[in-house]
Amino acid sequence: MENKFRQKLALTKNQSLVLKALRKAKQPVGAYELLDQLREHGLKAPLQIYRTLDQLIGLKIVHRLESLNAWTLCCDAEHDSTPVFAICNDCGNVDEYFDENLTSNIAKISKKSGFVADRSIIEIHGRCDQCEAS
Amino acid sequence: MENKFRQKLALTKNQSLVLKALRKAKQPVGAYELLDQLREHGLKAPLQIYRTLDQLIGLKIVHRLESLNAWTLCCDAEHDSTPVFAICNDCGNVDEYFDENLTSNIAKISKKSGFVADRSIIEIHGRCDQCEAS
DNA sequence: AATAAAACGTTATATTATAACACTTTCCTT
DNA sequence: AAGGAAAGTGTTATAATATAACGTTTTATT
Repeated sequence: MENKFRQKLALTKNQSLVLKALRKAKQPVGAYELLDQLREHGLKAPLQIYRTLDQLIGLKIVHRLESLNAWTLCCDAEHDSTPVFAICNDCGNVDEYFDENLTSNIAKISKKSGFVADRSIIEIHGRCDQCEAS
Repeated sequence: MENKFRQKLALTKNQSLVLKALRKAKQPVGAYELLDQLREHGLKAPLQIYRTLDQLIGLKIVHRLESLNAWTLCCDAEHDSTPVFAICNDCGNVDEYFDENLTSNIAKISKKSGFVADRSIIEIHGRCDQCEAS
């Protein structure tokens, strides 16, 4: 797939509304914040947002940041490996990385203990380059 | 320090109540669940639990599991490195690991991007050895 | 004993997420 | 195209998680 958003055509109305709002935000957004932004487009209830976010996660174009209770667009990269999020405490920016080594580290831990992993959450809090510099 | 719980003597009443409840649980416990268990000891309000949990995290004897909204005892090991939690979807058991490689990989990612890490969250969901076997 | 810092208690309220139910649309199969 | 399953939708109500704001008490230190 060259561009995952070519799937856009297949998105439902709610899905593309939420996706657009996330894209506009450039930072992780909470469910109720999304709801507020989408009221003018007819969405009225939290469940509409939560459901749509779940669908978008299923489509692998959105991630949930567990430590922020917020959602963000998946970066455009192809990946089977575990995303790593670097979350700046100051400016709120979040960068998504992929790291083969890290993914294999986790696999190794799993292997050693007989644990079969399903879904990995890696969220690093700190200060980003820019905020650190200023 | 040979045993982090030698600090126990220094714990306040609420701290040792919560700690005892966590120890008894053997699995991560939610704040309201803790509250329910500790009502008979006089605790009445959620805030009493949340505050105490924060204190225990400050003392490094309790961890919060972000993806579960729950808290668990820190394993007894000494560690400056990042804890990795393996969370079984089936039985709810959580194991805490430390992995030098993983910790250094995260440091590497940080270094590359100029990000200065503060606190790392690594939570792996899946099935544990035992549940996988059955 | 005086003081500052930490911990505590209490009420009210904010924030985040889901249950339950009925209806509609989409898409696949015959 | 008709029928039916599956996915998506809308709505109301409510559950679950977390914090604000305030004043008091305890603890540790001088």
